[in-house]
Amino acid sequence: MSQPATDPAKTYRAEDFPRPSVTVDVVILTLVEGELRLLLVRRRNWPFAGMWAIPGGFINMDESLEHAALRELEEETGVRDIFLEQLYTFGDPGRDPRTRVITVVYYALIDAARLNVSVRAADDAAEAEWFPLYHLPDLAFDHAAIIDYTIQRLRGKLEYTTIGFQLLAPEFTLSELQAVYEAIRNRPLDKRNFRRKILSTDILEKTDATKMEGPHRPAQLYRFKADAAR
Amino acid sequence: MSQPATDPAKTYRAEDFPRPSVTVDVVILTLVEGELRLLLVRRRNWPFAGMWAIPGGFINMDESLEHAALRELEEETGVRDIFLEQLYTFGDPGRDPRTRVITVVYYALIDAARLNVSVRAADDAAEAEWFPLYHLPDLAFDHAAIIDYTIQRLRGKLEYTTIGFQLLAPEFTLSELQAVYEAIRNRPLDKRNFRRKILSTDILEKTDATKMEGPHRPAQLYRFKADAAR
DNA sequence: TCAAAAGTGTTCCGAATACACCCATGA
DNA sequence: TCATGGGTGTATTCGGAACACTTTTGA
Repeated sequence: MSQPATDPAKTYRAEDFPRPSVTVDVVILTLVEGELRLLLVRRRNWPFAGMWAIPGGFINMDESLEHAALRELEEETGVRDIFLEQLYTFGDPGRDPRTRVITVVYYALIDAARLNVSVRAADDAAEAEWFPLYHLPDLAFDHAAIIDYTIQRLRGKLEYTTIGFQLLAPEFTLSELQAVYEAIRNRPLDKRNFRRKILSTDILEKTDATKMEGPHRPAQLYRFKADAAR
Repeated sequence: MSQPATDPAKTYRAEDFPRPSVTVDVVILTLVEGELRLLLVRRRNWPFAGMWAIPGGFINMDESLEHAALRELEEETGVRDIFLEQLYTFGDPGRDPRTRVITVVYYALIDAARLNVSVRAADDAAEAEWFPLYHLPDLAFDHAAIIDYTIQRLRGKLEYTTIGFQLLAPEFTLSELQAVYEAIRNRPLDKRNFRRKILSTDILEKTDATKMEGPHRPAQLYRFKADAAR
């Protein structure tokens, strides 16, 4: 009604309107010992000083949202080429007591093996730590809700996409893959049924290698077929 | 790396960072004669003057994103209490040649019967028109991609939610409901299978009314059970 | 009586589930 | 030889897909 910007018939300039701050936050997940873990940073300043938060930062004016998220991700983990997908945009007034902040949230899945060497190598100024996803400390802002939403999204996408593979190395055993599914769904799966279902989709192929680890039969290693996304 | 905002250890103020413009755009869909239709407004100014675009506007500093979308929706359709859901946030630099504009896109589904009286009553300054979703004119900005994305989302959600009902009046026939599903999926469904499947979910109940329309057998009217969302 | 949409059942097939034992290895 | 995780098959149940005729109404 009285919002000038909503009437395309009028001449207006974007500069005439107040502009909120826009940040990108990233929910970064990995899988260690069959358990999903989430990277959090401890806040040093008001508001929520001392509390944990998901990493994030302001976007630059000349970069895409996804680029800002990738940049954030690399700063926190030291790793490039990580699976990343937009989750949701949170922008309630008051979610940040400082000023109006709209945050575009992404989530990232990363193979834990890629983290071992370089975690936090690029930036040791902030305290960062991996927490078990299902046992988190109190979180700043609306970050608890953001993480809940991420879990719901992950569970949904697990059913009809190959998103689960993003938590694994390029070659993996079927037991490792099953552990991914169990960690995301947070309940056990039947081994025979799981294998039959995965193999029937015809997206995996055996490598000529096996994985020997511990005093038991070696496991067949698989990889994605060439056409599968990675 | 050199992004100060990404380091929570440093003191910073949101005001120190450049702020993009943020808009909310709304993909507004309805169903008329078994066909999905989309509301577009014609642009009068540069850029894309004369082309059609989905309605949108700037957010106010003290309203939520959803509130901005509802406001926009009411301005365009004159109707309140419409189903609305966030779709995705588009923010590539260069998507708007004027300045950096990030748009949070929502989509809305509305029963066509609620539109008959009041369409455009609230605002006759801009030229607005309903187009068949599968036969659209050339669109401004990245709006064609936004609409494609909406269709994909709708098709996905149709399978595991009750989203389809949002295009219908509170009481409806099973044929009308089937028409919704067929329009979104853009292909026909078997009548017997459709009815069995819908009724087996146990979310509908018969009303004590029927709908008589045309020279044929009247149709049973159904409504949602009390616990179903609407 | 005709045209038009409403309403109704059965068969078939593939996917999901439940369930238990042998295999290969290192210690 | 034992402990450990890898690897395999069958029977049952459930849901999805294919398919055609009768019913009720207004014209």
